[in-house]
Amino acid sequence: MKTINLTTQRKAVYDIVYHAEDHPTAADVMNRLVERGHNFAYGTVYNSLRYLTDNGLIRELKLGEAASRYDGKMDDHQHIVCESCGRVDEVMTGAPLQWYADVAEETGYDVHHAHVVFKGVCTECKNKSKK
Amino acid sequence: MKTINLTTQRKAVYDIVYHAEDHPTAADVMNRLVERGHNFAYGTVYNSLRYLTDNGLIRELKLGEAASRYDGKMDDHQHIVCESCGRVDEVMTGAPLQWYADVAEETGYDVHHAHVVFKGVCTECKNKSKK
DNA sequence: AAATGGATTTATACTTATTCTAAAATCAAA
DNA sequence: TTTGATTTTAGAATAAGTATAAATCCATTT
Repeated sequence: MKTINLTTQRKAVYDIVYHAEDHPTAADVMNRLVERGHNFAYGTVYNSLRYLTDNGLIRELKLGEAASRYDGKMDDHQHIVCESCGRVDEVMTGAPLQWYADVAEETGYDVHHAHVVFKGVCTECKNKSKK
Repeated sequence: MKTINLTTQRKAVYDIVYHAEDHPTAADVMNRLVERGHNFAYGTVYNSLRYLTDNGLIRELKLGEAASRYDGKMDDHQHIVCESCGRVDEVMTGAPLQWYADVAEETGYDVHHAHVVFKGVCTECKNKSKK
């Protein structure tokens, strides 16, 4: 059976992603590591993020920006991006199962999952623009 | 009123995206231009793709791969990517409106739209693996 | 037709995010 | 405690896309 080898570096990267309030990019993770006195190579941070992703400890988010973000929350959920300030929040309300069935019928695919990114305007930005 | 200025280069790029059977990347578009005897600068192709996107003539797709793809089909639809062979197909079945309402309630956002990428296995690949 | 000015294209340099590579360090087992 | 595998490191390399400045194009005015 395959065991998970959490080296010092991987553990430190995992801690940051797991305890993050936001959804940090690789560069964010790097900065936070430095803040905590670590000084790992860039390659190590990328390797660790991939290792953790491959082993199901964190998730990689591709939200249509240039850089991937990482998420330590592993239960099934989607994300919403504010078009005004860029913040990313979680969406727990799942898509109706019937929709997957409909898509499978339409396309002939075995539909495994849907990666959904909502776009909109967050409460704060709504208030700001209302002035 | 703003008019659309279709130069030779932009027209050639548009023709390729509009008539493509697939969803070409910028590099694909470049190659097809060369095949047709054009020899535009890379920057021009990127500029043209952006110009056409900004003016609502084509759509830019960010499907989680490194490179953006482009789509000349402008009616509202989503995409499904085969995890086995990478082909991209269109999905016309829309997400249920109630879901948007639920997400708006959950997050407090004004939800403008959802960008959905389905992942699954296409008919061909299913048959192949069945042997 | 020549001059003007704005938009566009070109060639090339640069940026950003990420991966690759080869050497060095670390670790685990025999 | 040598061997072998894995991991880390530093830095080079890559891919996709953007920025820049000069050259070109094009429509309009003189």
